[in-house]
Amino acid sequence: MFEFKVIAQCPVTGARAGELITPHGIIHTPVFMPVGTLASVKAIQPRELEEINAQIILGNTYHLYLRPGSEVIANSGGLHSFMNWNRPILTDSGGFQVFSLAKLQKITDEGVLCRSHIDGSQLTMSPEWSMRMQRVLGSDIAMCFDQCCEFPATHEKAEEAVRRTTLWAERSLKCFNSENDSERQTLFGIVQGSVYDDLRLRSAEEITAMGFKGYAIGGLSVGESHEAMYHSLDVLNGVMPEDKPRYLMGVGYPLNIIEGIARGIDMFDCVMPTRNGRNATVFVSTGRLNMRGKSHANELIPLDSDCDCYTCRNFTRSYLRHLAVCGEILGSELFSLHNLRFTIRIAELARQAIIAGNFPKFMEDFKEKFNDDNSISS
RNA sequence: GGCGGAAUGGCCGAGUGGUCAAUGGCAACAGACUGUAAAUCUGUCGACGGGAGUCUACCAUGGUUCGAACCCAUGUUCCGCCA
Repeated sequence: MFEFKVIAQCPVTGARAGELITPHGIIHTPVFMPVGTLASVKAIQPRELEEINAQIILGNTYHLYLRPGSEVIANSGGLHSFMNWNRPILTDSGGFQVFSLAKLQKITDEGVLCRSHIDGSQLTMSPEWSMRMQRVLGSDIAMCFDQCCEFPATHEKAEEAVRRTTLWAERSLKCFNSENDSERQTLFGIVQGSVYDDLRLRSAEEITAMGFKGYAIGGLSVGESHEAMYHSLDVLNGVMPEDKPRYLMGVGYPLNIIEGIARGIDMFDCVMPTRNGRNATVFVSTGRLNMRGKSHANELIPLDSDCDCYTCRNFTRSYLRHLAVCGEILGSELFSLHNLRFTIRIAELARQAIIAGNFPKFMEDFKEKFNDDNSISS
């Protein structure tokens, strides 16, 4: 039970609006997916996620394997019922932890020999390990176990990651096909290649040849410039299958999402809305605000008067700044809620614009209004 | 009234003759955060100056010393204990 169709496309940019049918519901794309690594979107309740129209969320294989472990989740009948989330879930394979926990491990073609960041105990991550854990989790979309390499990486290093990612994709697919229930779950492939055009093209060719139901672009937003990211997306835009969903992993930042959509991306996920929210930085239509800043102490206006979220409908910046300065948990919650809604809404508005045929204008207006000099400048 | 102890930068608190504009912590202010080892991390934090540097500073005043936050004397205030 899995189907994707493009229902509208921007004739100028190629931006797509689509529908992704999954066992837990239809996802309207482009879509932003909140990250709920440990079966929890940090500081946000499931009912709030529904309220801000989160259509699908992420969980993480590595983290859920360590805690609570597959038995506890199996005992609850899978991740959906365990965390009381009845909409779609996508699980990351643990591949990203190959990158983010690099100091704790040794990588070979066989897999990743890793030490738990919790207690130092040893475990081996592999494509088969990941597929089996994701089967227990019961996510609607499972991801191949890949190798996300660091940035900057030499061509040689990046090539090794591409080769290994293909090898692991073959093993992921084989294991998935023989053990997982394709009625309940589907598997996406991941393209690597760092910022090297030849490697991106080679990885895309190798991965798409395997016939996955969707394709992710991994290994970006790891420190490269925005231009480099956009360039890689441009390179891939021409070779990714038109009839399959395209998922840009780990993005993100509002302008990156817009630019990604303009380059044919359908799905995004990122910790930025929730992490920045907990750290009191919010995204608004005019840019970015550090809500610990003294300049907001007496502002009796919402974070963003254009936003329809609970935070913006009910609280002043003055109060929110107070919560931020005092480190009150409520501040983390309200900021995270706003940032998620703001980010989700970007995708919603982009979708509307694509369908209405005015995506280029939407993009232009958004970029003109959104000023962020301090950001990771391109 | 007697005896003992203490006074350090916005606050708490180290330092007990030179390497002290003075360790730490807190507060304050600023910045970072992109498939989450993050309710985390980084920076600034006496004044002036772009900087070199200059000035003012460890309760007050006086003294010892080449040199004092640090030693001595007196005073002030605070805290104990005894009458």
